Amino acid sequence: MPKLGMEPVRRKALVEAALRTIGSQGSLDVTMSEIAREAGVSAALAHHYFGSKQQLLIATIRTLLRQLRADAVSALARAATPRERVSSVIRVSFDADQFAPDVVAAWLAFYSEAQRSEEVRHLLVLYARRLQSNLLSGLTPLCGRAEAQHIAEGAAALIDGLYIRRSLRTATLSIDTSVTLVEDYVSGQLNTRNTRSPSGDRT
Amino acid sequence: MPKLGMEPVRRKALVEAALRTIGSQGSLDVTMSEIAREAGVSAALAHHYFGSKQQLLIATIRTLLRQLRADAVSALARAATPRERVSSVIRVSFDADQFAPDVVAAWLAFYSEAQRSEEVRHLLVLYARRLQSNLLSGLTPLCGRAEAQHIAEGAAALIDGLYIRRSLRTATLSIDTSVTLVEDYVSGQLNTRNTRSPSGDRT
DNA sequence: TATTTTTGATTGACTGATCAATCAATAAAA
DNA sequence: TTTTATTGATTGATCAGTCAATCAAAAATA
Repeated sequence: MPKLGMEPVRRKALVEAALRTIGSQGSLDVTMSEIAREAGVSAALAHHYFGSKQQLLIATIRTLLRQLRADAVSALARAATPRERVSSVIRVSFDADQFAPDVVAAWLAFYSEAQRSEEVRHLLVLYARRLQSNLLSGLTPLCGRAEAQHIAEGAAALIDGLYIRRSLRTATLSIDTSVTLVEDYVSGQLNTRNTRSPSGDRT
Repeated sequence: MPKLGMEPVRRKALVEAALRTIGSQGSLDVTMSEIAREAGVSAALAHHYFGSKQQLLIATIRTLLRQLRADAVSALARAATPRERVSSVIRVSFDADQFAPDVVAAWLAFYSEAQRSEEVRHLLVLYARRLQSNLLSGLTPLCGRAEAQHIAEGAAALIDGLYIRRSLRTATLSIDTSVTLVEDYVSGQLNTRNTRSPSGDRT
């Protein structure tokens, strides 16, 4: 069997298998055996390439983030106006791939794991920052930096919240409704906050 | 030692210990021994009273929800106008008790567990419905039922999202900022959506 | 009141199952 | 022959759940 150069192939297969297994089970409490079986190899091989379960998990999150970033970059590139940039970021967050129940369940599991693993937490903070920054790139030209910051925080939280709700699979939450909700939020804020005197919050 | 009537005392102590342990560890992967030790009894006793770990978890969530409902009811009672009702609901969601890092971490763990346990999922759906309904009681008199529905969905998701963000402990997210964000969202929506023709969403 | 019986409270010790991680062995390129 | 890929078998640790035994209050009885 040993064709050479299997390493990258196996790594990829294992990461994808991990994502599928975690997603379908909605938990990081999946065994290396399950993941390995899903990838069509033995558990020992998974250990051989990743050293530990934790490392495989980290690699899985990294892959998810890389995917997300790639999508965001290409979407932003297609946007002409600042307002369009905002809409792009919103839409990407709810792209079919990322919003699939499996993936959402996996995200939830990762957030939970972040409570225990500093490394996982760091990765999720990175994601949060990037989302924020992507939103800001469109919002700042439309209102003050301060206003933009405020709106971006709200929009980011709203997006995360819609993910959580989706994880409960309580029927009524399509992709379109989600996008509309965030869009309405941004529009509403841009509206009322532009027509008034731009006052900061009194924190 | 056997004073009679220990059962309710032990149950309460164990549930509180479970919440503390889960919260501080940020995961449901806590052992019965840890919980029992925290409550000052043996693991066997925890099993004696709750039958299984799962049952203890369920009881813990129930307690949390009961607390939340009590807070909401008393806050709503103090509100005079519809708009005040909305503010009450928002403020209760971010009350110091519920928004403490430990409790937030516990919530996150429960959401994750909901992926596996139908019973847990059911409880969380109940919570979501109640939040929604509480918001609606204030919003409906202020705009149409359809508009209110839309805004309530957004506000509820926003609240959940702010919880998640808080779980990452990424510094910048005080109670006041959170309240302000949701208040601004509601105000903004009430504003822009009232001045336009009240169009339903096309879901 | 004194003694016995019953019952709730409580635990240490044990069991069976699960799992991450290791390792020695095998097979096939190079 | 050296290196890479791969696995079955094994180990060591961890845990949920069980059980038989103990202890002391309370209730019943003498």
